Amino acid sequence: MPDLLNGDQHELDLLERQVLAVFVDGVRVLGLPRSIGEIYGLLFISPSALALDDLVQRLRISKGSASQGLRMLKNLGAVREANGGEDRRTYYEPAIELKRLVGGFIREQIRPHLDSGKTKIDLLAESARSLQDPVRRQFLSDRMERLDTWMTSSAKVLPFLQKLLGQ
Amino acid sequence: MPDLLNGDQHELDLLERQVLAVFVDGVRVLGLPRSIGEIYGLLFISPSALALDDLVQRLRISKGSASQGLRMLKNLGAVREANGGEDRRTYYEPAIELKRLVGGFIREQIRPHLDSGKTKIDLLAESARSLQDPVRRQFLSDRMERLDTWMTSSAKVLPFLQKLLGQ
DNA sequence: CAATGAGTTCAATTTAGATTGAACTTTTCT
DNA sequence: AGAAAAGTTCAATCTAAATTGAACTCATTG
Repeated sequence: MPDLLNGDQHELDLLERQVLAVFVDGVRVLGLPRSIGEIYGLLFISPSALALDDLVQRLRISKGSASQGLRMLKNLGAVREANGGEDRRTYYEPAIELKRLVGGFIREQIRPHLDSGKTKIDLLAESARSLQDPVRRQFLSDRMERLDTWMTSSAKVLPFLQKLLGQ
Repeated sequence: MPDLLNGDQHELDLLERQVLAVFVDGVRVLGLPRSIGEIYGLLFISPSALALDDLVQRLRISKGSASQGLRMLKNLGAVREANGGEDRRTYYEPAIELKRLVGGFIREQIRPHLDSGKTKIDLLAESARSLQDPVRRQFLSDRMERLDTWMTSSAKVLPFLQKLLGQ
């Protein structure tokens, strides 16, 4: 049954391409690849859940890209498997609550960097404390402490961020 | 007068390279090029202000890179010209208050994207409202409104962010 | 005013990382 | 079991963005 009015299986129309462009822009700001923006964007404007193959056909990206993109989006909590697909394919739908999206991004992309950064800085502060030259030791120790303060402040702010964005 | 103890004109030592690596990591998370991290990082661990040529020599980057990097850092408010250099070169020192750094980043990198995004979405919402198919029209209009809500929430959160990070 | 030095610009090059696609594994169906 | 279809993996390729460097402008100095 060819459905001429519902765009689902067809090429993207102008409006759809423009919406996707906004998502591509958006994810680039977050340091994520364009395919992530395209995949999430297409799910966002699709009235029904889509399977990997739909993404490949409509976005004209490779299976590999679609597979990796979906995995990342799942990890971010930005996409979930829809329950009750007819055939044996897996269908995906987007999470559209900002709170959830921000939460996933913080958990996957920000926290890990903050944590590993803090660890490294603690080690560097230790090294700084054992420098010979007292002037240099004092100066670098001060700077390392400031770095530490940055990290701590940033970490403290994240829960507030999530709370404020929770509608 | 060759100063053997103060590292200023010499190669970076291990500790210095490790600190720079932390900054390079940090700016990559923010979507900024590595040279930005190196330049800011070196200024951050230097007890005195540095000129463009110091950056070129100690980081072994090109004049072009140093020049462009300094311009971006100035625009971000992350670096300022030190007053009272002896010779005719311009010396730079880092801004080390987190508040100022975050403020500059929001102003230069986040706000512009939010603003242009909001404009685009308003136009797309308009297009959606004039779609023929009433089901598609309703669905896409809902989605565009949600996008709009995301943008608005994000914009509202920024001032709080700055306030919370202002120590 | 020619020469020197600081800093900028941008076309050409390099590089990091995103994407591809062929080979593979897993699952389902007859 | 064998075939077909869904999805994954990763080395090879491609591309967007960062970096280079030569030519330039502008300011200073003997």
